[in-house]
Amino acid sequence: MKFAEIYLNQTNKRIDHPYDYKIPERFESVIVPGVRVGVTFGNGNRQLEGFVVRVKEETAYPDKIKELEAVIDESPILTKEQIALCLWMKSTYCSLFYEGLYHFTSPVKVVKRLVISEEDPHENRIAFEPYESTEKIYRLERKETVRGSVQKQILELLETRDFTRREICELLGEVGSSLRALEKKGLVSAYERDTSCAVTGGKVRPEEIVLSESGNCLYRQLSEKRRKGTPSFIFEENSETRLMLYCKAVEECLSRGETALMLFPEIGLSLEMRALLYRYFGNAVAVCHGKLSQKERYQIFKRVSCGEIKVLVGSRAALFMPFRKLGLIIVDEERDPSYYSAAMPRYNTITIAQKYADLSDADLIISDEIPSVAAVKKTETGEWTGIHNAPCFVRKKPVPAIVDMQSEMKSGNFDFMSYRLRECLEKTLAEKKTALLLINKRGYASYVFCRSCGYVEKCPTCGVALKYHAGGDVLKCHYCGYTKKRSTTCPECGEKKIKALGLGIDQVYELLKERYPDRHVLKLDGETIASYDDFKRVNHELSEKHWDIILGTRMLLRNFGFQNIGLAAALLIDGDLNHGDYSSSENAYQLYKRFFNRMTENTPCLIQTYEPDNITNEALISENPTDFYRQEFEYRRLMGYPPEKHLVLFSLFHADEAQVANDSHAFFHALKKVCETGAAVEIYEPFLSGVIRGNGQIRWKILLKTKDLNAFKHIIEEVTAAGEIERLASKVSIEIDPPATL
DNA sequence: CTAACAGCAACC
DNA sequence: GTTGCTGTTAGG
Repeated sequence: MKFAEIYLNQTNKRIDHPYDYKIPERFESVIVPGVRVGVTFGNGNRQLEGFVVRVKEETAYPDKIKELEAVIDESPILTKEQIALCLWMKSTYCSLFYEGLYHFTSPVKVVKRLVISEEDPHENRIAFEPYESTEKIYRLERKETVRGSVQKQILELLETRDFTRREICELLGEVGSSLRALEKKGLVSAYERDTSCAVTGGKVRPEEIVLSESGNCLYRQLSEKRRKGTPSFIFEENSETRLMLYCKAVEECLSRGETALMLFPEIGLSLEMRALLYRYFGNAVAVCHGKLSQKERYQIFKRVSCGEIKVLVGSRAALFMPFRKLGLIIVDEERDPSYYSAAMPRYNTITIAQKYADLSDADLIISDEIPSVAAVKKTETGEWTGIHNAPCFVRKKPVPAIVDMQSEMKSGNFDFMSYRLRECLEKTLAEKKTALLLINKRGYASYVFCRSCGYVEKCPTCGVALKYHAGGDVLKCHYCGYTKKRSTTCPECGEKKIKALGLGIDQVYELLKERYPDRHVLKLDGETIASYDDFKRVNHELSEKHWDIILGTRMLLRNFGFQNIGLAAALLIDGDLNHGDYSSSENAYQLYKRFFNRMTENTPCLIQTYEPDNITNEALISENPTDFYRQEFEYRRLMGYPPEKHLVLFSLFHADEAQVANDSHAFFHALKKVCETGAAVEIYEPFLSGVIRGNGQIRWKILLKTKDLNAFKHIIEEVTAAGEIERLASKVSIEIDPPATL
């Protein structure tokens, strides 16, 4: 007699635990962990979908047991590592089992409600329906010199392997007519294949991966130092060097007969990069990102599952594909915000990647141009292995100059441009070079400071800058909820000069056009560059046309082909220095450091600020990058922020205001009681955090700090075992070290 | 004595 | 979520 332990596809956390069902003999051969089944549940015998996590010989509920009614999948749709990850996610993020499972199964067709036949038991077996369609695939027949440059490109591409029409167009643009011409000439031929499981095959002639001297140096170090079970962090600024290094590591992984996963931020997957990967890995590589259609994701899912795809490259969506023999995970640009999930559960890709690597016994390589504070800390404590390049390969970078806007005002200049900036800008214009101006002003809440002495009001308990809410004209701490009325008098110098600061990009753009009417001023922000096509178009324009001034938000950090830069200036850094969360210094440092690092050593660089002594400004003009990290470690240690202590954020949701308030307080006391019994965990009073857009739910938050996540995990286990979470009507979620607690 | 109804635990 | 059990109570 065999029994299956299953989780139900439903949204009630009170029944979100495994239930045992008897496996009918006719199903015994197919019921294994990872298949979905149909069950009847409760007194009403409601028909529900379930997911098998375990098969066993005995059950603790022999008198209550029911039989499985139907089988949805002929074979498991998840690997055992993925199932383990699902369970781990549920316990870590306090999410529903199916919320976590959804990430892994979204490419698979979901059966909403099963039709269960009473007469014919065999009808109960519902096959897993693949998508059926065919696609045209192009193959190179022979190579000849052709006149058209597009045709030439197509031939070059097809030399590496066969491609679908869609792939060719994605890489080269709308080239349908050129393809047709080549087909007519007989240089290429087309054939049809089933897309559901089809792969673009053909002759594969992967190119040899040749590392630069610098890349070789890194690769040697990586081979020497990396250890199983310990992630490696690579300190390397040059994205091409990093990419080549990844390719080499992947090549080595494939040679061991294992598969590899390369993760990049959402916007980091350039077409040039894809083309390069096709050249190196031929048909073993595929690209997966959030914008793929359901059908395309399904294809990738199947092809990864059967081992046809050996290298998957993509954004965080790629992490949830069913790899076999996964040997290597690479995460590039570790700090990118697109690695943090917006949907429940709110996971960090790095955390999941690390867990996945552990479960699969795979290597993990992480890197970023400018490492995060947490990453540097981990390489220092040995939690991660740090890989540094030899000093001779590290490029010299420009050192920006600080312009004090306060003394500028004292000398009578109230303009957004300092005398120095004007001077530099005019010199740049006279030399017919381009000036890059960065202003990172976001549209919502800004911060408040004293125009006279630069004083910024901070939260008395949390030490982060209070954020200005124009609605109630109040200052609010986004951690603990501390709120105070905005006063216009400065507590530091007594002058009535406390003002909200807001210099937005649109405002600056108007001013610049007014001031330099016959100059070409280009604005680059989220509005002007909304899509990848916009990016390509603007990038093309940049090579064709001379721009005198390019004004942009952080958009400037995307890989635009800027040329002939005569000046790089941050118009006002202060909004980023005081952004209202503990990592605002780090974010500011990252943003501006990246901006200036892209300049050549001799490009004039300026930072305009009202706080010239701010430690982040000092770190930006320091030639020694470790200065910044030392300061941040100290600040985080004093205030108890990551990486010193972990932040754990509970959120409680419910449509009823009073219900969620009551639940929050009840839960807070339950948590507090457990926290007091031992482990070093600090817990803060619950606070209201607003209305969730869309479903109108009210959200309360409870913040907790701990040095030891394992100790915290025990607390959660204890609280869960006591039924404290199930008891609540409100939905509960856990976020660990969220990037910003806004 | 019974229909009606709210509160609540169980669902394997 | 849905169901059925339990205790309470108004109506007869």
